Amino acid sequence: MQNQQVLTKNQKIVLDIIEKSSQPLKAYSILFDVKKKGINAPLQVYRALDKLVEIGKIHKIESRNAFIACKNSKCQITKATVFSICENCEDVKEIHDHKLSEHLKHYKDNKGMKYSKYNLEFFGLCKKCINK
Amino acid sequence: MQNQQVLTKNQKIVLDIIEKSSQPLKAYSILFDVKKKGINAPLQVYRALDKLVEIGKIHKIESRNAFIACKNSKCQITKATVFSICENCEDVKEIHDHKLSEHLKHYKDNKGMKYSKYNLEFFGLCKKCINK
DNA sequence: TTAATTTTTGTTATAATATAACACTATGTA
DNA sequence: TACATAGTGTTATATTATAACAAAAATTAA
Ligand SMILES: [Zn+2]
Ligand SMILES: [Zn+2]
Ligand SMILES: [Zn+2]
Ligand SMILES: [Zn+2]
Repeated sequence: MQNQQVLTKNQKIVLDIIEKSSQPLKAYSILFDVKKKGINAPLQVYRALDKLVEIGKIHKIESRNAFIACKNSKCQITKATVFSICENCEDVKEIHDHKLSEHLKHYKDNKGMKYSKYNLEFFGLCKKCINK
Repeated sequence: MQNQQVLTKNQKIVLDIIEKSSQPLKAYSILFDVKKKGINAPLQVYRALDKLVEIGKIHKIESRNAFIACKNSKCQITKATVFSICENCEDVKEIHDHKLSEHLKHYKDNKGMKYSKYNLEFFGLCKKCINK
């Protein structure tokens, strides 16, 4: 039921904007874009974002305070994410690497703690930026 | 040279506060604490934090906007971090797992991007919080 | 040493990100 | 219907972080 959620008007509007962008969007830039659709206040955007993150339709890039759509239905279950971020051009991509995901999903530390979620952000230079 | 940096007065004051805490501190809580030592403005704290992160003395917990001291000299080289975060009591610990670090350090995706840095945050419940 | 350069500082102001509180409305369920 | 739950709209405010600028301190290069 969590995954086949019926979205509300505001949630749809916000998701739509994010899905149209290949790159992460910031909350206030989303707010600016949706003002013509009747969403006026930050809180309306943040509430929609919270819900969309919760149901796995979008992810938050923590180091950038920005939100990107998820194209992989599996993320909606795991809430475990891996991103690649170019430190020069800020290009962000979600990495779907089954082997890496499995490895992290089953990771146990020596403190008796078991993990249900993780967020991994890789930083470097993308192909374009390496070749200047 | 990067690692044996001589710290300035403000950097020392801020580092000192962070090292005395076992848990991550937020910038404005640090500011509150250092006011008696003559640091008056947010920017003075943020500048010290930036430098301390840069030289690897502290790490930023991105999902919490908070800063924690690093006890592992190796981090000062790699700038690659792994944290464990309890979602109930907010207890944060740095994970030093050589095998995991090596695995991530050498990770290559299929987009021709190679990574120099990463930040991994695991979320779950700590031992105490599992047993309520 | 002296002058040039870089880094750090102190300060004020402001930008950017995010939440509290409250009254109201829609939706689901018994 | 009545009750519970979730979402809305709004105003105000809290929290996190940076811009801009002038002055002081530390480094470097003649
Ligand atoms: Zn995803
Ligand atoms: Zn790039
Ligand atoms: Zn460390
Ligand atoms: Zn705990």
